[in-house]
Amino acid sequence: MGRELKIATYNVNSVRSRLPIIIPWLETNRPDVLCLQETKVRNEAFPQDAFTASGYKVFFSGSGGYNGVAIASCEEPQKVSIGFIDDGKESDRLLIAHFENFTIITIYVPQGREKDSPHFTYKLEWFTRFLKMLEDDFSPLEPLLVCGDMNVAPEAIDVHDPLRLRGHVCFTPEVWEAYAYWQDWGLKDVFRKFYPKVGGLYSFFDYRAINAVEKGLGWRIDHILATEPLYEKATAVSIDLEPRLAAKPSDHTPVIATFTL
DNA sequence: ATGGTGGCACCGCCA
Repeated sequence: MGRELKIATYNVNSVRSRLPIIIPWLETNRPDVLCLQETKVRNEAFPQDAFTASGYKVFFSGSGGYNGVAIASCEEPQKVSIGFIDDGKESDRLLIAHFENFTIITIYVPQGREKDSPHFTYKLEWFTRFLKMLEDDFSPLEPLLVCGDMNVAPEAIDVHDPLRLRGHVCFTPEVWEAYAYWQDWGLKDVFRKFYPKVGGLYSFFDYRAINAVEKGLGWRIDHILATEPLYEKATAVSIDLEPRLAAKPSDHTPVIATFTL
C-alpha cells in the first residue's frame, strides 16, 4: 500500500464569510488538497493567514466580488499556474497546482444564467476552451485531477426533479454534450466509481429554498474528475453535508475523494 | 410558490 491522498472541493460563496466553517472543517478533515471556488475576494484581501495557521499553503486567484478560486495544500506545489495557460484569461475561474506525483486543476465553470443569454453561450465556449487546454497541455495518461463547481448535473439521478429541471442551464443537452467531450478526452467522475446509478446524493442545495437539504432538493454539480492513472487508485468518495447544514450556509458542500498512490 | 436571500460592491449584479 502506498500513501493516502485526500482531495476535497468546496464552493464556499465567499471565503471570508465562510472562514468559521472552512477552517474547523479543514482541521477536522485534514485533506492533502482543498480546492475552493467562489472565494469572492481580490488577491490582496485573501485571508491567507487563517490557512497557514492551520498548516496549509494556499494559492489563489481572484479579482474580488465574483468568482475567485484557491487551492490549499499541506505540501508546497512545485508550480502554480493561473488561468488558461494559452493567454492567462479567466484567471478567477481556473487554477493549476503541480505536485510531484500529480497535477490538480480547480475550476469554477460559468453558470450560464439563461439558455437564451450570452452567458449561456459563454458557458459552452468555456467548456470548449477547457477541452482545448486539456488537449494542448495535458495527457489522459498522466495523473491529473480536475475538481470544482462545474455547473453541470450529468445525469437524471444527479438532480431531485429531472422532469421539471430539464432545460435548466445546468441540466440540459447542450451542456451534457460539452461535458461529455471532457469525459471522452479521459476525465472520469470519481463519484460514479463508488456510486454507479445511485441518486439522491447532492453537493448543492439552493439556500433560498427552506430546508432544502432535509427535503432533498439538491443537485450534484461539484465534481472530482480523474484521468485513468488516478481513477483506478481512488478508494473512496463522499459528500459532507455538515458545512451546508451549518447556521450560515453556503449552498454548496464539500466533495471528498481518497486515493492510494 | 417558478419565489426566496446572501455576498459584494456600491445604489445593482450574481448565484
